[in-house]
Amino acid sequence: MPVVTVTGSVGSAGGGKGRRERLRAETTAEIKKVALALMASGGPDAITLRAIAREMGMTANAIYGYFPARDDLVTTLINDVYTALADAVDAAWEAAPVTDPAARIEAWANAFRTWALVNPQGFRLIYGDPVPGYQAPEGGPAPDAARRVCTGLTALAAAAWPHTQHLYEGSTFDWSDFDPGLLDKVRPAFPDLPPAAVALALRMWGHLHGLVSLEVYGHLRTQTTSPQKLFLEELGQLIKMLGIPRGR
Amino acid sequence: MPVVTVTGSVGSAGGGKGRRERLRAETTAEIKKVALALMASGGPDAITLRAIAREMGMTANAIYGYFPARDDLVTTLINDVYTALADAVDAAWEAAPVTDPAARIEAWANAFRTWALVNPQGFRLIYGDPVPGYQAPEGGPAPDAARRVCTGLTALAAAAWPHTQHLYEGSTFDWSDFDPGLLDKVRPAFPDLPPAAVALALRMWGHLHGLVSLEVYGHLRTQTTSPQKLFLEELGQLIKMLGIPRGR
DNA sequence: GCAGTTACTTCACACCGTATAGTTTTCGCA
DNA sequence: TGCGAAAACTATACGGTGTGAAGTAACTGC
Repeated sequence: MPVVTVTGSVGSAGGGKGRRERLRAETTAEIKKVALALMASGGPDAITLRAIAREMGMTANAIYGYFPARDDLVTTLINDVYTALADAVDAAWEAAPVTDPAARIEAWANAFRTWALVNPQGFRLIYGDPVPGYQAPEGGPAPDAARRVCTGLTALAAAAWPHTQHLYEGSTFDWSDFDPGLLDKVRPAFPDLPPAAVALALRMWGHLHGLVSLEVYGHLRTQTTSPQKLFLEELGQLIKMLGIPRGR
Repeated sequence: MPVVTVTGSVGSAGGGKGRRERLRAETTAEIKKVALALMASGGPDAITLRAIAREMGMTANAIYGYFPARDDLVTTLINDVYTALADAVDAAWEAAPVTDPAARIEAWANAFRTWALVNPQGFRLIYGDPVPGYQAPEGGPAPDAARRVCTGLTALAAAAWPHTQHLYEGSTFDWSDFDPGLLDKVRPAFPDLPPAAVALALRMWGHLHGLVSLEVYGHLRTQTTSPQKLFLEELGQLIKMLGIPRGR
């Protein structure tokens, strides 16, 4: 199962920018790699500068040469992990046939849940309170990856829209109800889509995020013995609600 | 707006169990009160024994006379806060007319979201990664309150079930798919309810939790400018999906 | 070959939970 | 009323955390 890989990997051939910068890039990558490994084994709390440095045979303060503060490292990690999640759901979406919108929704959603269950600590890092005193930067720690997820969801909603739009007759949604940055991505890709369809996409996000989040944080474990079944039921009802005809 | 109150409040008339125990109960209540105040202003991270003690003019170690460890204090706080949440949604549910299931759903859901927006730190404490290294006890930190929330949701689903059950024809849900502890509460209260209705209740939980959680953690802020509108849309579509006839 | 930049270490400080030992206050009972 | 026990609390200490200031060693470009 492909977990999270580090951007700007440790591979040898740096862009010929000189030995110094290549070493620097490699060390940066190793810091991130070690941090992700610590997170995978001990949760986001385990991401501490001292533990990373210990693992690398360095002093904690050495890391300050690569990241101005711990929060910047965490922000970078969130970006990497969120990007990996976006990659996973995008890949699953693309692998399903364009002619079968229901299958694409199922592929997207199952990839989302599977990724979360395989990388629960990554999910907590992205969507929960990550490390102790972390303060996310203005505009969120990983705006691009979040946009990709939302755009992907909007693609799902767009494919379903011909069958679903009758549910949104008399909708009061307006373009001004959404963030311009999101619309910049969405409106060019789907010129005919009304604002209500974007609301539908966000609602779908809420549905899936809610169940997966309850499961990852263990709140479902004390209620149901088969969250998988519950999730599949959710998917079935979602597709039924959207009115998408099944089969190819 | 009623925030969280401490159980066993600081009021004077203790049960006549002697001055010693009364003082002890008062101190315990004050510890919790101060901890909740710290949480409200600085987030769950701010709940530190030393900060509490500082605020109370004590030493941090004095708290060990009241709670065996920090995690036990946190567990108690989660219990109190979760109970306050359950009280809030239950009260809203009861205030709506029994004859209008849609209104009861709206009341429950709006109370849930409102409580979360008024007490975002409490929401994080209950549903997120609370304080740094916190380990929840076996069976969850607040099993009773969680049960109450689920039972309340099941009551909503039960009221809607006559209109909704046709969506669950051919459902494969079985009583063994759910936790016995939940069923002990639910089946006596709603003897005619099939397992699929409990699944519906958990799905509704997921839908509401997902949107509220995304909003509380700020993931919605970068996508939509009016999460309130989105939530109300969710409610409208939920009731439409459930097939409940509107009006009185 | 040497000056300057970079990488890194050392020391320090304030904060955290918590274990141990010691001190003070209070209660129950003869 | 006085005294022994228990309870409440403090003092000290240890290892953990992020981070700032200062110092040292290595590498790079001229």
